[in-house]
Amino acid sequence: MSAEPLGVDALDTLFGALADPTRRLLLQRLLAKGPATATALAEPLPVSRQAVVKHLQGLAAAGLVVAERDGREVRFRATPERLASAVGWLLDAGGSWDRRIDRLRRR
Amino acid sequence: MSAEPLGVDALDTLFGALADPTRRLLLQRLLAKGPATATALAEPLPVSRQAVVKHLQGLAAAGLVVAERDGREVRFRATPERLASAVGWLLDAGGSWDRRIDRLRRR
DNA sequence: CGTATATGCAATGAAATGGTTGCACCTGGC
DNA sequence: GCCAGGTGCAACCATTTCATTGCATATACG
Repeated sequence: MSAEPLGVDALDTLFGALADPTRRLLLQRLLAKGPATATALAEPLPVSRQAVVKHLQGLAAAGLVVAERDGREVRFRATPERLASAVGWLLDAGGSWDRRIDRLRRR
Repeated sequence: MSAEPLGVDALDTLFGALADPTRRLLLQRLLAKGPATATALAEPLPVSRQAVVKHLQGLAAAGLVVAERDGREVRFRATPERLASAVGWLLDAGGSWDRRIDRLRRR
């Protein structure tokens, strides 16, 4: 039910993916406005399409997005389950030290 | 009240700090067993004291620990407020897409 | 068919990261 | 005073990361 705990490597990849501002932006964009192609996502950004593709691959490796082919294009879709896993780790690590964490933890 | 939102750079540093297994281990160790010196923290680990020092500085830069001098030693203490900030970002980004996130979010 | 658009792959390069070692510098205690 | 233990600093090295560019491939469509 609750997000099952991830291995050490998965956590590396997950937090690593979230550590980059461009990747966070892409993820938020996908979460907020739905699936999009690398080309479309790159358009408003100050970096090349290839850079965006690599970032999306990073997000995919972390399980935060999936690539879905549709004819000639590839549409990336956010899969937020892993965000819950990240939250799970943070709450678990944080224990009851912080009032805010404690409040969140208690549901 | 709630953990105030961090800037983009702060999020980079925060998630970046969490992206390394040794740093997560150190953080968990400090959270679970209380403050300790770099030398003591390095002892059971397969890396040098200097490596641990650098990791602790990374955690300190992220606001996850603070260094407190006590005579000839420096004791590092975990400060979990930033964990709440990370959780805040994740919940905010996740929106209502995932049932688990949604549940947490509705607290 | 032919062309325009979207994607894929590879080489390259600059900078950041994670780790090491060696040595200098405090500070507490005999 | 002297010595040992804990820190701090700097140089150095290997690897990874972020971004670029150029070109190849594939597919939609008139």
